Amino acid sequence: VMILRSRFLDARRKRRNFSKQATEVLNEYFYSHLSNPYPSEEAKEELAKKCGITVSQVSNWFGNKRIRYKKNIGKFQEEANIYAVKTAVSVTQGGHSRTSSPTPPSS
Amino acid sequence: LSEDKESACASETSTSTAQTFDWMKVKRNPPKTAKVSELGLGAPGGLRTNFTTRQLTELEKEFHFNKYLSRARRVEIAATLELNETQVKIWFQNRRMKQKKREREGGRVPPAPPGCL
DNA sequence: CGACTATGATTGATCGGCAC
DNA sequence: CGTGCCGATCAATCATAGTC
Repeated sequence: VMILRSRFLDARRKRRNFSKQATEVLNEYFYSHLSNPYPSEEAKEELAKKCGITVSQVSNWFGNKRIRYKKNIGKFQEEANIYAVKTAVSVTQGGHSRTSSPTPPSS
Repeated sequence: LSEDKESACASETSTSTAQTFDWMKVKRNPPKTAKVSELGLGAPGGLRTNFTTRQLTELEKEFHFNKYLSRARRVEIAATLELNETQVKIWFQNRRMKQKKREREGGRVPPAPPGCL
């Protein structure tokens, strides 16, 4: 009953955190679509490309983010303020607003 | 036409604090692996049953034999592994999706773990 | 160096939609 | 009208990476 833990350490063993930049991109999308953080398959592919990760990883990221966010909204308020505020996309539409430069956290 | 409105409850102090959209309220029904009314059974209710290695092994074996199960086969396996037909059915469905996902992305990265780094 | 937290992945099971 | 499947997601958990 306990030694079942083995599971041969599946594959999830060696996990690598995504690059800070990838996380930036994902968070930006998440918070700018907070009203409906469910990227379409196409959006996922685009995000995956931008982040240099797979579509599945993008799905995992959003899945985890959504669940963890609603589990404790307060804990993410800070982050929300940081990333949100820019493209406040409501829902309904896939416009492209490229008006601002979205990535220069570096000084 | 009609614009969808994600219900946005109001209760924020003032600033641009995000509201509570309905996706945050989504709650799934608790897993009822056994049955809803527990007909006198200490069966696990509302728990994510953990399959044993034996069950997974058998399931996996059967999967390689057939990607899809026939009703008869399902009953058989369910009985053998002491699982509900539904659980066996669901396992196969999840397994199929899993495989599809692997194919879809399992492009490269095959072997190459031996003397890596 | 150990305790605790953040995070990516896995997976049994649910939800809505669709075909039979 | 019921049932199985698909595709996406949920929700709990595992195991590890990172922080203090």
